[in-house]
Amino acid sequence: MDDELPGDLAERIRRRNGAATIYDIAELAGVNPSTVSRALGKPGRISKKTEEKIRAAADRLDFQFNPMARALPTGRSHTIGLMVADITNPVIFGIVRGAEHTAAAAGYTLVIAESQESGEAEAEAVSRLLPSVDGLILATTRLADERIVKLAERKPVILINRRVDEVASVLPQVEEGVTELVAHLDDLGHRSIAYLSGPETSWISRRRWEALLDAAERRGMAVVEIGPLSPTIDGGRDALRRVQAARPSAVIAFNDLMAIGLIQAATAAGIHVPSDLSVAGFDDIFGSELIVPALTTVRAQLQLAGERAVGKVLEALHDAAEPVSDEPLATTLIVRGSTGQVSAR
Amino acid sequence: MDDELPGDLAERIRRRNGAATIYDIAELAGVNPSTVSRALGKPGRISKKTEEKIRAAADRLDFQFNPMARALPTGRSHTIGLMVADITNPVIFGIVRGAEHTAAAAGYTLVIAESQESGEAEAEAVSRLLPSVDGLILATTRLADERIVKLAERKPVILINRRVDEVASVLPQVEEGVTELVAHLDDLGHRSIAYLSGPETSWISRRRWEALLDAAERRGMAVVEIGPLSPTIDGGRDALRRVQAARPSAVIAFNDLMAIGLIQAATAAGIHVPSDLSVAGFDDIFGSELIVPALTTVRAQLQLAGERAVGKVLEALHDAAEPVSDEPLATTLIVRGSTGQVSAR
DNA sequence: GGCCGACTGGCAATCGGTTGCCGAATCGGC
DNA sequence: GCCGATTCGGCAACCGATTGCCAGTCGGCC
Repeated sequence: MDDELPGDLAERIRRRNGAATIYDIAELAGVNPSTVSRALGKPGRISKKTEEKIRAAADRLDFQFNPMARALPTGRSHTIGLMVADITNPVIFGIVRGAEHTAAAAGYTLVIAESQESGEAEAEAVSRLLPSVDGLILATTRLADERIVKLAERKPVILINRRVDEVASVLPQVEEGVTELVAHLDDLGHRSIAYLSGPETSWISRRRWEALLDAAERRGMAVVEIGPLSPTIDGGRDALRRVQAARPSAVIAFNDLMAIGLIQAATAAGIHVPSDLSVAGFDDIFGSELIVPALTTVRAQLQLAGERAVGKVLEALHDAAEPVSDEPLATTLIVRGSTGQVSAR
Repeated sequence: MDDELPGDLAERIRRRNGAATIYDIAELAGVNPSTVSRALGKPGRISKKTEEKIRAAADRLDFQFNPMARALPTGRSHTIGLMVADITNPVIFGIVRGAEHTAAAAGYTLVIAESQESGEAEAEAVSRLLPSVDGLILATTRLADERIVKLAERKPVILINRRVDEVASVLPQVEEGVTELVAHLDDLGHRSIAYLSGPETSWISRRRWEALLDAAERRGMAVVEIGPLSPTIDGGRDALRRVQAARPSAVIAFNDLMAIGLIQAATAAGIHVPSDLSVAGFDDIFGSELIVPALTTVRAQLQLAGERAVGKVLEALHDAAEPVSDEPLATTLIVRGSTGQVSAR
């Protein structure tokens, strides 16, 4: 292949670690660099013939655009940032996968940062990320509304599981899922429910609680909120004492992780799930069907959420193939073993 | 704050979406842009006094370096790529978290790409990623040795769970873990083991099998390999028939996901774990202690692996605080309920 | 008092692309 | 055969930093 390359060209490229530039191609093809840029970047702008010639030269040199050089004049890095609270929370997987794929399909790179559930860390990570991305997805953010609005003024920002006026978001159907779950518990004879709430700054935890209040009220059921708690297995575990004190017959946890923790703690304490206590969660994460009893939960379309979020970023960048739906993501009640008939006490 | 900014400056910055440049700072501080660059980038190079002045101006404008502009002359994007086979595999979490944190701590950004266990997709993702990262971490790569060597010639490449000559890697202690696990099974009276192997291209699956062969041979135990299989829950599930056909008393799966799948399938088929069949895995992922019976497994230090991998990239970039250990990562046998005394048949 | 070296800060080239503008060549139409 | 429109490709400025080189200043030392 490259045995015919002019010596100096070959030498230059070697020194650059094998990375060819449009100048190399221009030289090889005997055209101006700007022509190369156009041939490779604006199909049709250059005559068929020269384009061919340039493409051939580019192939020969194994050319790839230098993304940084490209980003400088255009201001587009072709990179999308995804902030998550906790990478090890399985809820994130689906989102990450969906986001990564649609991003990659559109030629975008996904950058992931973790805030460890800390607003501080999140703010810092976000400002570190912001200059280098074209858009930002905040999944389960703990940032204050004003901060988010400020961010959205600088770059496209998409929220997952959070609503802030004027900022685009991808949301699940909260009411539908909660209503269905409460109906299910009602059918099983439960009259008193405890809700394990997540962090105070979690918008979606608040929404679920409000929906639960509504649904319980409509059915004349008793509900109490226990929390705020850490949205983790440990958070669920630690809540057992307060759950016992409240004596509900069923518990709805803000997420599956907490539900799993509660089931573990209850089982360890000799409380049988579901005969002594029914437990349900949200998200249907990996692990929910592994635990015994398997967890009743409200499944969310996480991967789709990730896809839509990226889609909306692309839309905002005028880079989308087609408009992205604004419909809330449908949820599905998955009934498994952790909820059961209320026992006669 | 900015009520005293010269009008044209304020205007320029507004048009750039609030992002100030060193030129803006230079103008505000009455110095040359190069001086700003030095004041902010090379502590001590500029006099205390002017540096103060420049810092003040930078703060006033809320300045942040433009990473792309910075990357162009230096060739450094301050970005590290992490290729994983499957984001939804919990094994990845630990690695991602460890990698993300050490990267962030060093001022680097982590980019994650997924290959979906496909060599094709991986090769493509890698070449897409390569121009924009300073170094690349391949966790559980399916790429051929030569491809990897080629990559390593262009940018620092670190392998996790894979050895290729001349390429740096982060590896667990394979023999130790396998030996310990086999000893454990031997103690329980098992004389015949089946190994569920992962993808053919998985170096670590091969290594585990070889270590198993050795250990079993030393103890005069029978071993058979079943596979290659998909390294997923389904892969483990689908292996049940072949496991039954081989009639071992214990099964060691290439990873926990497969072990979990096998346990599920066995349980569904009325085979009791561990009294009819002992099952063990590797990695100790989230979910391993959730399943019933809880999984006996060889724990790997995943997060540490991620940290080390990033550390080694930084080392290769002469950007490391201190040298990174080359010691294989210690493994720990976690005995839980899925392995038990062999039953008298 | 003069010379040397250290310290500061400015000038300008450079990284690798993109793009507005312009002129030459080509084409179709009458 | 001429004219205006269109197509094609080159020129050069620009994106926002970094950095080698250089000149001016200053202090110290002989």
